[in-house]
Amino acid sequence: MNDADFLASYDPHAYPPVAVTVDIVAFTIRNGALNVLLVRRACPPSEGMWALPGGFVGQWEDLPTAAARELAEETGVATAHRRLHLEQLGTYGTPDRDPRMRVFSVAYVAFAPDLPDPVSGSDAREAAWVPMDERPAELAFDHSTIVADGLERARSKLEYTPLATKFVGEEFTIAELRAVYETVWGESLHAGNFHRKVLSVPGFVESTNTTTERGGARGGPRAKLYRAGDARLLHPALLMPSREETVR
Amino acid sequence: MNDADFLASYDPHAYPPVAVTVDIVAFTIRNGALNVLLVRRACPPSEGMWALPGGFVGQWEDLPTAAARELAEETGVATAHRRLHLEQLGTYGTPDRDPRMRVFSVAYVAFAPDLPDPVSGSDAREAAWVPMDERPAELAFDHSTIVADGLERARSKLEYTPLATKFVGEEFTIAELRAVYETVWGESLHAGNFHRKVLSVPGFVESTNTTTERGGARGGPRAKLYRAGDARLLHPALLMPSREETVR
DNA sequence: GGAATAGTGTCTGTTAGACACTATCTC
DNA sequence: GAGATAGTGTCTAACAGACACTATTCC
Repeated sequence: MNDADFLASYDPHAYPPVAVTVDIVAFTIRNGALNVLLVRRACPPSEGMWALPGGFVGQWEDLPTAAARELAEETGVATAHRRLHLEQLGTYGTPDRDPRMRVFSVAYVAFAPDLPDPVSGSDAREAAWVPMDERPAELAFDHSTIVADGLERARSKLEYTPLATKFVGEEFTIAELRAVYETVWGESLHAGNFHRKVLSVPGFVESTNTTTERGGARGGPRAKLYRAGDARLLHPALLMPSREETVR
Repeated sequence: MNDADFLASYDPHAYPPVAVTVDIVAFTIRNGALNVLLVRRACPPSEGMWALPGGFVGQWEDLPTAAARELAEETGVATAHRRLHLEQLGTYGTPDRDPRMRVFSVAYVAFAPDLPDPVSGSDAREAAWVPMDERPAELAFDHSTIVADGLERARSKLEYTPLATKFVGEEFTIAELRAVYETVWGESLHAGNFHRKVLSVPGFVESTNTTTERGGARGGPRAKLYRAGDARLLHPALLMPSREETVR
């Protein structure tokens, strides 16, 4: 039998129904804290519980496209937002994770600089940026696990990629970059050493030859401004100070 | 409406049919070369083409379970093979990647020490270990992309995890471990420096206080034997010599 | 004996991290 | 002026990589 004959006789409905969704763990930094985007579910199952934004993948839709669309619907951020980074996190498919049917969720992580307050989505769900350490202990489905995995991804990607530049504006100071690391890692870093280290990694940042308009709010000189460089990997990497303890 | 009422009225068949498969990129080292497990498709679509082992996820089956089952069916390796490492690689869902219907494939990577020749699977497909540099230029579906992604995963995981110990037997010499790195990275490493480095990473290997029965085939003293240690991350990491060139 | 290999010693340049210090700015 | 911050200098311990060397074993 050739492919054409085979396809003509193939009946997709003969198999038990499954569904594929995308869920997005969107991170941003607000008021010096790492925030995650959550929505309150407006319909069953788990009506009223907080959950990750997400939804079913359209029939002709690519996975990254679906993730960008769902995120845009929740945040009002244009799909082609310039400084948005979106990457696949993993797929969650435990048989009983959704009571409706067998649902596989392809999770994405998104990183963005301080975004506006989310608009209520088209399906009228309440949406909000929630500081990570104030997030509900229990989220719908297995979303707590997905958020934890997304955080771990963010923490480790800061080490060996220029991901931190996605959390700040087009132009930024080294101190702002350091604040990103300190916020996501939850540790304070030595300002002087961090400064020298960042500048020593080829392609991490490049100078704009400009400075901030004013010094720090509580004093200090004007800081030089940088923009993201062309490196895709940091070499040498910036390792978390607490890495050694998590090795075993 | 509460969850119970909602679920009673929910019809999964109302949505367009999609399917979820698992595909496995299984790596092993044979005759000093990195091999990948491929099967020749026995039925349409792409009948006769080489492809990754894999198949549809059972209705009550977990994703890792499905991956282990598919791999076992192709290789004859017991599902609970002691020294097999299996991890999720990513999900591939381009709308037209399978002509039958919308198919999402959750890819897994498997690493194992020299495995026996695969037995033909229950569905009578021909299966074989194929050296990576002799693999067909074109595989069925988007499997060439998946293999490339799997290789990249293997290469980078060698750097910062004890993955290499999954490619060797229960007890191994430092030279065997070095051969794994050289094979996967495709670069020769300095024997003396590698030796000292491996022993200096806490928890990477632990001594068995025994040596090989004989020296090397072409001379040399008996080598000490080691087994895998309890480290989950290598600190400091073993970086690929060519890392710097791939940074941009 | 000759050749190959296991494992160690030593040296150099680079890096991480600690500490100190100066210059600049806000209040 | 007081206090905070940006950015640099310097020192030490650790590390990567190059090279050399010894000891052991196979052929």
